[in-house]
Order: sequence, then structure tokens, then C-alpha cells
Amino acid sequence: MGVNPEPRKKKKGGEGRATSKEVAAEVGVSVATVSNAYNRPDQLSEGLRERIFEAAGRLGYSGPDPLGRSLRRRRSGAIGVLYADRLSYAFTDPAAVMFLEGVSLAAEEAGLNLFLVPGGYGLSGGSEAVLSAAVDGFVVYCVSAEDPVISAVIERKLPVVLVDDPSRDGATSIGIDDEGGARAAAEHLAELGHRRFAVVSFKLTLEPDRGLADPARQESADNEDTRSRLKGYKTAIEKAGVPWGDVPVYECPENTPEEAKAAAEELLAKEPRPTAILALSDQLAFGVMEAAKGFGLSIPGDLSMVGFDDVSEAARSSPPLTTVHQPHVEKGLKAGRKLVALLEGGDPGEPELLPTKLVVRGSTASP
Amino acid sequence: MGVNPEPRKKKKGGEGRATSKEVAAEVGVSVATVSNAYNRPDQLSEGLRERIFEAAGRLGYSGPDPLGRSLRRRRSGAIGVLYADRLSYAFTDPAAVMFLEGVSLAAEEAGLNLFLVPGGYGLSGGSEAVLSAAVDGFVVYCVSAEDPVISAVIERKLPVVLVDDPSRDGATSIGIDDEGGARAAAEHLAELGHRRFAVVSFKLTLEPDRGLADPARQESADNEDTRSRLKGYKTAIEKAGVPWGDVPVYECPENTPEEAKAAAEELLAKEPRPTAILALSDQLAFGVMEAAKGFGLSIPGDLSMVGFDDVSEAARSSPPLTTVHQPHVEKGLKAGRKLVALLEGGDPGEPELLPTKLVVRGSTASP
DNA sequence: CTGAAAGCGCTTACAG
DNA sequence: CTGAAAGCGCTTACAG
Repeated sequence: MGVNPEPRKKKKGGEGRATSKEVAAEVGVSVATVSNAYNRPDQLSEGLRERIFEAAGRLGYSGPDPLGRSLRRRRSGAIGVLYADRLSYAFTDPAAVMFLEGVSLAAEEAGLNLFLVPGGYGLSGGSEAVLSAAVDGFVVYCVSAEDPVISAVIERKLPVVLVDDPSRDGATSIGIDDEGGARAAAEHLAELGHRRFAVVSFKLTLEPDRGLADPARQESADNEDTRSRLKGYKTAIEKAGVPWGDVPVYECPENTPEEAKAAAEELLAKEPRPTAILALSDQLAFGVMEAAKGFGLSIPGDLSMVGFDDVSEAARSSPPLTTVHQPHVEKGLKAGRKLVALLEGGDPGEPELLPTKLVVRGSTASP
Repeated sequence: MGVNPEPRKKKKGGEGRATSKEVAAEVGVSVATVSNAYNRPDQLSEGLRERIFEAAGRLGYSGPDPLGRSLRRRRSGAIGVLYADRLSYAFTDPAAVMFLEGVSLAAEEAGLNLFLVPGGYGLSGGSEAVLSAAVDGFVVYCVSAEDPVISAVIERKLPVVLVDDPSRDGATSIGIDDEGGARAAAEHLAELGHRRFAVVSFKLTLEPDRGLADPARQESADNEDTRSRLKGYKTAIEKAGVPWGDVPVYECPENTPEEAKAAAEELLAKEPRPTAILALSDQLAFGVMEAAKGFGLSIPGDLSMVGFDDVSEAARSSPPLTTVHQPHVEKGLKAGRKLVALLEGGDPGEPELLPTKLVVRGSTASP
């Protein structure tokens, strides 16, 4: 007998946690009864149950091992949030943090734990994290449709809700009205009289460039959000009589103020200088504002600035940032709830689009 | 045969993901060989391996199921972060978010996933989340030594690192120099000439009060951080010749600006009005500043304000907040690394205390 | 280079 | 009210 190798030096020694089998032996009952003591109190007498708990306490058994239970039940009790990038970036982006807050609200409601899973991006192991996460389903956030990690998620055949990139037919998804929000932002600037625009954008493809992106590249953006926002700008700007081809669109490889600052430094050095800059996120907008400061430009006196996201810092920056509001927490909450519904056997439902809204604050004025 | 009940309608139908057994049958090898194809490529011929992958693709097998693997290996590949409160609060507190950033950095380094676990606090199930999380170890954040969830963690007999509350003998822990930081903050105010102080504090016990806390209650605070910070204030203030008993300490049940605002409204209504307020966190300080605005008080003209944490908003608030800096990200990173070391069989090591530092900005001046 | 066997820790429907 | 048995999906040391 006994072929089983290394796993743990259990028994005797008090060390290493006890198993239900050991508790059962101690009390003189079967493991089934120990299991029932924890899971179905009505299945055994109160007295026996207490004796079991007492023995468990003595042996240091803290209840069913999650791994054994999960394997048997085919449920881990956790939902995974797949984030496109390294996890540490997620905590750096206020929009992502609010989204996570929403998802965690949904997880709490359902009594589920939250598992954070980084997308590949050349991390050690690529999609390995996705393949090795013991979760019952995924909320996929901020991952472009082209990202190989998406295939990994699909392969897992777990319930999935796609956020902000509602492609895949039949998939459950939730997003926001990116195009409408972006259009409103650009219209606002046009109405103020601006005609010289520039745009600071997210990366356009998985292999990002740093620098100006021509319209062809813009249209090949593999992230739906990005495409829609650019399209919204374009519609409004062309309506104002400015050819879209005249508008420099600067691609930043990362959604950080630092990248945007560098971008803006190039954009603001151009002659004639743009009088208004549209940023695809508030994070990017903050970087542009810093660059403007460096150039001795006042906002909104010399330069108008519009962001996207309405992160809480937007209201507190100086000047307060005009931006497109989107309901981050609600988006996370709804995404989480949709996943829970799927877990409970619900059907995919219709893709849902949450509204956006332009919030005019102090960073925009007539040129 | 076949007693096993409901679990899943596998086989045929293409639906429901395949198992290694099915792949083995398809290829005509044993499950051991399928396992080897994924885990030990050197154990089988390249040709066979490819046939296995090919069959896996056809059957929709995406590699070893994490649950089965984890149970067998006795490793889940995830580290848990236990947060005292509801998870959604964690995402609301910038200090917690930075800490999580640090932990996620450590997790990434080690190729581990991050599991977020809410502490009980009357949530559905109390410590259930702790008991049911499939993790290899815990980083325990922001949980007071008295919290019952701590016992649940201990019971689990998993490697643990305690953050900010380095009690338990023999446990691995990391914290900051709370007392020194707080002392420096109060000394700074005393040197500016302040003599009428007030303090806005975290909750003192698991069953928090809202309102003034007398010294007895202060000393019974079950969170080490809180006790140490109050002690630091006390030392400096008494050194300045002000009896600690004269300093109102207002307990807020939650670490939110809203609570602090309400607290400050009471504090600022007192006669004589305090000329300086010390807050145990920046979050609380922000609330106090709002209240001051409501009273038409200028900062630092009418009221000096010192926070604690040096969250990134602190530098951007108006006026910029004088506060005690602590290295949140580094704390998380080190906590995570300590856990990883423990997981790899390292020993607990000495409790580590990271330095704090007063950062003087615009919210403090002479009375 | 490949397979048979044991077993990780648990839960469940059923028989008694 | 309690237990025997099957099995969740996997990995491992060993024999061949």
C-alpha cells in the first residue's frame, strides 16, 4: 500500500491541520457525519454535533478544507476579475479601483470572494494566471478583444461577463456610451469656439506605439472603447468644420499621467499650438495639465482641457477638470451581478450600455 | 457502481469542459501521461505530447483543472489579503489601495494570484470567508488584535503575516513607526506655538462609539496603530505643557471624510476653539478641512491641520496637507514578500518597523 | 517513455 | 440519525 508521496507530515505531532477523517476517528463516527455537522446540522443530533466540534477544536480542525470542498462541489465560491495588465497597475488607476469597488459590492451581496487575476502581457507565463485561477467565473475588465488572454478565458468555459468591449456574440457584457460621451466633449469645445484640437489617446494595439497615429491606425484600434471615443471626437469635430485629418492624435503606450505629459510636450510645441486637448482618460488629462504648467500655459486661459472618466480627483484638481462622467462603481456592481446571475443559471441577457455625461468644470473656456 | 450524483452533465454534447481522463481516452494513453504533457514535457516524446494537445484542443480541454491540481498539490497558488472590513471599503481608502498595490507587486514577482478576503464584521457568515478561501497563506491587513476573524485565520494554520498590528509572538509581522510619526506631527504644531489641540481618531474598539473618548477608553483601543499614534500625540503635547486630559479626542466609527466632518463640526463649535487638529489619517483630515470650510475658517490661518498617511491626494488638496508619510506600497510589497518567503519554508524573522516622516506642507502655521 | 495505483479532503444520495 | 461507498480532477513515485 501507500504509494502516495510527500504531501505533508500529518498525523501525530499536533502540527499541520487536521482533516475530517481524523476528527471522525477521534469521535468514532464516519467522515460523512463530520461533514454533516458542518454542512447540514439537521442531519445529526445536537449532542453528537457538539462532540464533533469539541473534538475538532481539540485537534485543530477548523472546518472543511476549501480545496476538498470546492473540488467535490465543483464550486470555489470566488469570482475572478481579469485585469488586462499587471495587477499593480490596476491599483494605480482610480477608474479601475472604483470598478473593483463595484465588483466587490456584488461579490459581498452574493457571499463570494474576489480573486484578482492579471492578464498576460508578457508576464511570467502569459495566460497562466487565467488558467490556474480557481474561480467560478470571470469578469473581464479592460482587455482588448485581440488580447490572447481572452482566448484563455473562453477556453476555460466558465461563465464570463465582458466589460467595456462588448464584442463576442452571445456573451454577457456591459459597457458605457463611449461614443456619445466623447462626442459631447468635443461638441462642448467646438461650441466654445475651438478649432485647433489635439487628442491624447490610450494605446491603440497590443503592440503599442508612442507618437502620432494616423487615421488608419486609429481605426485599427483593437479596443472598442478607444475606437468609440475617437469616433465620437471625430464626428463632433468634423461637424464643426475641421477635417479629422488635421487633428493630431497622440498614442500613449500606457494610461499614466507621465506618458501623457510627454505626449503633451510634443503636442504643445507644435505651431500653431492647439487651443484644446481631448484626453481619453482623466489620468491622461492630468499629465497634459502638468505639461501645460511646464510651458507656462494657463488652463483654461491658453488651453482648454477635457478628460474622460470623472475620477474623483477630477473635481479636486486645479482647475477642476471638465470631463465625461461614467458610473464606474455602478458598472462594476452590474458586471458582478450579471456574473452572479450567470452562476445561478441565468441566461446571458442583452448587452447593457450605461450612459455617460459631460461634466463642465473649470478647465474649459473660449480660446 | 455510480453513486455519484448531480455534478455536471459531462461527456458527449461537447458542452462542459473536458477532463484529463477524457483526453487520455481519446488519445489512448493514461491520465498520467496527459498530466505529464502539461507538467513535465521531458517525460514523454514530443510526438505524443503534440497528439495530446491536439486532442485537448478538439475536446475543449484547457489544461489541468485548478481545483484538482491544487488539492493534489496542496497548493492553490494564491495568497489571500484579509481586510478588516467589507471589501468595498478597501477600494475607497487610498491607503489600503496603495498597500494592495504593494502586495500585488509581490504576488506578481512570485507568480501568485491575489485573493481578497473580507473580514467578518457582521457580514453574512462572519469569518466564513476566511475559512472558505482557497489560499496558501494570508496577509492580514488592518485587523485589530481583538477581531474574531484573527482567530479564524490562526485556526487555518496557514502561513500568515500580520500588518500594522505586530502582536502575536512568533508571528511574522510588519508595521510602521506610528508613535514616532505621531509625535513628530504634534511636536511640529507645538513648535508653531499651538496649545489648543484636538484629535480626530479611528474607532477605538470593535464596537465603536461616536464621540469624545476619555483617556481610559483611548488606552483600551484594540488596534496597535491607533494606540501608538495617540501615544505619540500625547507625549509631544504633554512635553509642550498641555495636559493630555484637556485634549478632546473624537472617535469616528469609520475612517471616512464624512465621519470626520461630523466630528470636526462638534470640535470646532467648542469654546475656546482648538487652533490645531490632528487626524489619525488623511481621510479623516480631509473631512475636517471640509468642516472648517463650512465654518468659514481658513486653513492654516484659523486652524492648522495635520493628517497621517501621506496619501497622494494630500499633496493636491488645497491647501496641501501637512501629514505623516508612511510607505504604503513598500509596506505591502514587504508584507507580500515575507509571506512568499514563509511559503517557501523560510522562518518568521523579526518584526519589521518601517520609518515614518513628517511632511510639512501648507496646512499648518502659527496660530 | 508510459501506465497502474494511491490518494489529496471533501460531499452526497442512498441504504439501513 | 448514521455510515459505506463513490468520486470530484488531478499528480506523483515507482515499476516496467
